[in-house]
Amino acid sequence: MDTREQILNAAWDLFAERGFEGVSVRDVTNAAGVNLASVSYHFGGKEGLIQETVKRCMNPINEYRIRLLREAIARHGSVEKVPLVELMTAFMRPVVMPEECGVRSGLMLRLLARYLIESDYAIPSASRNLYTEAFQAYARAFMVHYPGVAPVTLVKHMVFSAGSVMFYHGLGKVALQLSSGSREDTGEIDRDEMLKDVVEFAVRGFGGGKQ
Amino acid sequence: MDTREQILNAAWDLFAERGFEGVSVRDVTNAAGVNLASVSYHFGGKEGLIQETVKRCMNPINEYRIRLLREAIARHGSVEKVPLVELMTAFMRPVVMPEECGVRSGLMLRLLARYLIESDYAIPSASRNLYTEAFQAYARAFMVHYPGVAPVTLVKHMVFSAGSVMFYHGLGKVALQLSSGSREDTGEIDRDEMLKDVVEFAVRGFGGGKQ
DNA sequence: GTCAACATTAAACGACCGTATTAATCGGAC
DNA sequence: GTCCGATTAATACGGTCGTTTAATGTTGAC
Repeated sequence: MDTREQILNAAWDLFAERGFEGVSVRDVTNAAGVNLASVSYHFGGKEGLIQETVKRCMNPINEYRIRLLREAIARHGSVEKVPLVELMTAFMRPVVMPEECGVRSGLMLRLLARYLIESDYAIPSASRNLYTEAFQAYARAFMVHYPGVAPVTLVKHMVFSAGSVMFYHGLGKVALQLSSGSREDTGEIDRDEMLKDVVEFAVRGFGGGKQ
Repeated sequence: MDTREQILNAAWDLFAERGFEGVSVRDVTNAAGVNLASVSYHFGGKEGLIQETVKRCMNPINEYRIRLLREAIARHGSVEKVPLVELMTAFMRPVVMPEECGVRSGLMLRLLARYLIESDYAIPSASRNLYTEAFQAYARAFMVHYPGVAPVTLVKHMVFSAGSVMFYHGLGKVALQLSSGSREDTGEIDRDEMLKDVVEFAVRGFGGGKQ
């Protein structure tokens, strides 16, 4: 019965590492130590496995986002009392620290980025409701802080903010090498610091808020 | 002789549309109306075609970036006299308006995003020097506007800015649909307006500049 | 013990992949 | 015209792909 689970675990790593098209069903089943036909049996085929993998990657992120927002509101009494920085941190934290919501490793971001691009940025149907719910919840919260700003402008700012945090994983490493001039790998990025930086950047980008 | 060119044109569109792994050499040669073996003959194989396609996509962007910076400096006399907004616009404009530097259509961004992710964000060697040159030129220019800010912080801000503009194409459409609540396609995004928006967002994110 | 439903296995299928091979064709130089 | 290198064309090859099939193993209810 845990054949299904082993397939999902193996698929996760392999898809993130080499992409959906770069991984064969045989790769997955070999890595999982199960039979080739298991994928067809449990997921109906490769496409079904991809959908299930993306769902397992995307949903916890948005659930965590919603939870962090709810907790922040509870902590401060009401939406309008949540400081802007805290709001932005709650929005971005699940992406920078995915393992806090059970999503293993930073490969998750690559998997998600791959899928979004390859599917022409179509959110998979199994995750769309949750994604929409999270996005709209934060949109409403941001509107409270910027009552004079047009909603469409706020949405743009949210997109820009999301873009900022989505690309820091990959390009961040490259850019830091460029800036130091050296090519030696400086190891892993300090994610707490990077989260703080990107939050401050986005908060300033929004316009600072009324605070 | 223009067989080579026809292959590159067809490859561009197909790779951007379906990804490198999702497009076979036969797809390319059929679309180009040339023989299957032409790819091996002119590019040494599929991988060579990919490299050449990415180079044709990436280099004009960075050349345009460098040219815009040089023109802005010439216009104002020196680097420090170029307004920050103008600097940021020069940095982002080639990505939002790629056809201004001969790069056809917005598919280019998808192609580039695909390649960066699939290659683990490794800049292809045929484009690395130009990429580095452009990046460092802008880094120096930004340093002039923020003499008190640590270079590493400026680089981070540049990465965040690049992320903002890189994702607006895909996620922008999705997000605007979400915000309007409706699912009807509102057609193409106003790119002049979006460029202005993302520039203002990034300038604020940087910290507003010295002025 | 028997049966049925579920799960796993090994083997095979047809389709498509990238590449190599060989032959045919072209365009100037002489 | 003749020759020759450059280019294009047709075909074949070995390999891998996703999926299917048929047989086997496993489980729990009755």
